[in-house]
Amino acid sequence: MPGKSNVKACHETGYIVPLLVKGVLRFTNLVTMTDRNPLKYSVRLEGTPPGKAMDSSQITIQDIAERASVSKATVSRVINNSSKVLPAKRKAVTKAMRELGYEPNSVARSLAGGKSMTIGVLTQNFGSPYYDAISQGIISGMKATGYSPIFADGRWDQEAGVGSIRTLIGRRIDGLIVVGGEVAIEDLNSVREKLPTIVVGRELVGWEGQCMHIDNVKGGYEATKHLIDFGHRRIAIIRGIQNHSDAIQRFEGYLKAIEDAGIECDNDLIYQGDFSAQAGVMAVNSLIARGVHFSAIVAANDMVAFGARLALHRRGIRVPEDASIVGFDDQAEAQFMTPPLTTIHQPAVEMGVAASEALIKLILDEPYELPQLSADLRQRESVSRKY
Amino acid sequence: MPGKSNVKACHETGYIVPLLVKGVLRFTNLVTMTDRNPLKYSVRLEGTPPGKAMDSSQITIQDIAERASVSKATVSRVINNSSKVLPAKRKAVTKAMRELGYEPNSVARSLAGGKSMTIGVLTQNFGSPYYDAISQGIISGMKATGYSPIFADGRWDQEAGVGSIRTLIGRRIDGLIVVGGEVAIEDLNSVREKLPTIVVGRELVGWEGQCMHIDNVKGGYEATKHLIDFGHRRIAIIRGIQNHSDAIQRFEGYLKAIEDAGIECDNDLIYQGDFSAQAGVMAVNSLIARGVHFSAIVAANDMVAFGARLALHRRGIRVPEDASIVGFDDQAEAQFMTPPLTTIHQPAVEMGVAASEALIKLILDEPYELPQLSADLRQRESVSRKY
DNA sequence: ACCGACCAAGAAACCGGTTTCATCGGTAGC
DNA sequence: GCTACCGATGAAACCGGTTTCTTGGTCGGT
Repeated sequence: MPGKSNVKACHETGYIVPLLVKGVLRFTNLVTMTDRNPLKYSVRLEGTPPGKAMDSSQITIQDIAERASVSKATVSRVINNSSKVLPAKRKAVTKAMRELGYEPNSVARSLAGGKSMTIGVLTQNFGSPYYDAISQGIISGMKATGYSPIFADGRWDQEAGVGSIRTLIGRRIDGLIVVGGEVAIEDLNSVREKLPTIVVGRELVGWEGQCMHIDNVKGGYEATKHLIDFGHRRIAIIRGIQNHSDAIQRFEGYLKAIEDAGIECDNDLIYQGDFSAQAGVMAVNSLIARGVHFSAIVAANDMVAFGARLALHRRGIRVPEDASIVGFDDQAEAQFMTPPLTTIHQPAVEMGVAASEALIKLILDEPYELPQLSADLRQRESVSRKY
Repeated sequence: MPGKSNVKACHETGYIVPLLVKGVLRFTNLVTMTDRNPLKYSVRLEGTPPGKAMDSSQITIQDIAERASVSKATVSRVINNSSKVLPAKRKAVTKAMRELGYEPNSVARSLAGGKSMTIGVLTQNFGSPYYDAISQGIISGMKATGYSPIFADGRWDQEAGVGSIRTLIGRRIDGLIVVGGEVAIEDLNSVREKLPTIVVGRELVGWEGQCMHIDNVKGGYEATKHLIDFGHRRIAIIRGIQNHSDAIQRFEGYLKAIEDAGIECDNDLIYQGDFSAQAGVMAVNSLIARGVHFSAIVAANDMVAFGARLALHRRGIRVPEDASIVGFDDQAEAQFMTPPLTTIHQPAVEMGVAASEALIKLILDEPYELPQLSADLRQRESVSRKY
């Protein structure tokens, strides 16, 4: 332990000398290292402008304790404000921490304290605007709370998802946010028993209060209803990923709206796609190739709407004059489509924020409630009246 | 310590009894808990179907050691394959781990081993398609490497960025990826000294080999050159965020291309915007309000291009017949703009992947090299020939 | 002035791993 | 047949904190 002995050896010199602390060369004023010396020389760490010390990597609570002539326990108490400490000692500790640029080792802290201040986020869809927005919300909701999000990718695979959760648990996360995904409900149920968990963007039966999602059936209904209200009767729908619950529910909403309006459901108008723009293109091409007559399209999401809109453009079919489109999600680009896309707005960022806030309260055992966020129609210019 | 004493107390009973281990009620066969008992009853954890044990939360290496009648050290050696272990013992350990559904506590592991298997990602721009794509790349590049990304948001604020880095260091990250951002180079330099660091989407002098970025000057140049090649002379440019280096460099490229073509630079054609679609709208409005004549637009990025395209549409100016547009980034929506947007493609996802792969090699002290990714023009349909 | 209550603070145990070091049994070499 | 060596293994130290338990000192009450 070269650092320690070095400190001791030079202890009473009182001169500024190069000092080897924990293998790092620092220039410091040893006077301030003397135990009870009240002088207030400020110490500058090597290469570090004052107030920005960042090479705290190696300084431990033990170093602080020695420098402030107190025990580790007392330093810990000061840091966590966990019990009363005499003002004088507190001051000494604070000073020592400042001077050494101490940054607590949160790994050690996690191990000892049992809480990691880390929240696992299981996501499947990095790259999709909607899920990205949720993630963004989660990150910003966690800002300045002391918690950090750690991401794992379940890549739309049930096994991988479970594996990722196990890894996250191994990392001793304090809570888990599951964003969408395929992980089986039984697995999630068993996770929930031992870990505060919130699910976003997916509806799980029995999870009321821990499930941040919007009513996709209602969304699908409103999208369709809007077109019906504008006089459309031949409304095509481009469905999302086959077994994706959002896709299924939106389609349900579509069916219900059609039915409520007394329109007969025509299978020719239904295209099984996914959530990609390419699906939108292919859907329109297919519709036209099959000679299906339609005056409006309900798209599984905005990306699909973009694709559909382009395909229509290619055929010289004007939007909204010749064909109307309604999207779903209201991603950032939607209002800058030409024409701006009428779509179902999902408050994705807010959902993420709400989820992380709720989760933290759940962890802290505080009362919380998930806001009742809902999807609503943003009427823009991609729908026209049909007479 | 109810669990331990309970185990001790019942140690020689040899019957299946409910057992309180570490506060969790399990039904298990105590025979197998006896130190040298060779019986092979399989144990099923409460409520957990075999093969999917997920309540590993509380099982420690000590439990495995006892069950396999070996020492903690041996278990550790088996787990890490760090030194030779007799096949028989290895088997016993493996079996015990499987039966108990053991998942190592990576917090403890980090503390003891000095490596956290965690990589910090400092990002500023969650919500921007370009930076999201980079993050996505980082996440997928880290998949199955054993490393997990932990995100911190520097929210475009230098101080916050430094603070976030400190926090990340406190979490004992093994490496750091800085995505864009405003953090001062001096700070990054000092971070780099003690932590493997890679910067993505930003050029830093002196960081050759640790800096994953594309040549924005060249990108700006090519965008402009393309328009010039197509006969345009009055080329407007919508600049990005004032002090953003990407924005500055793209603008430089524009100037250079203009100059190389012998076109005089007209300040009226330069609009100081940011990277938002709204800026695109405002730029076009301003250009037209000021009566500035132009036949083409170079946009700071695709979002700006979308905005500009919409504003032109509103004025009845056709794209590309009346005005051409070139974007920058090639975000997913670009090829579904109407018309599909000609833009400078940035391999954002690949950049993220490359960055995380390089970082991991850097951590492992393996040789690595960052691929020389470059931005290239994707010619689509938003530019037409000007005669 | 004496005694009990109380409080601040230090010593030590603990969190769950990894790693060093010492030991022990076995084998090879002479 | 005895010793030197080797390799597997366990005991114990360690990582850097938190928390419990204990102690020594102060304060108030009688």
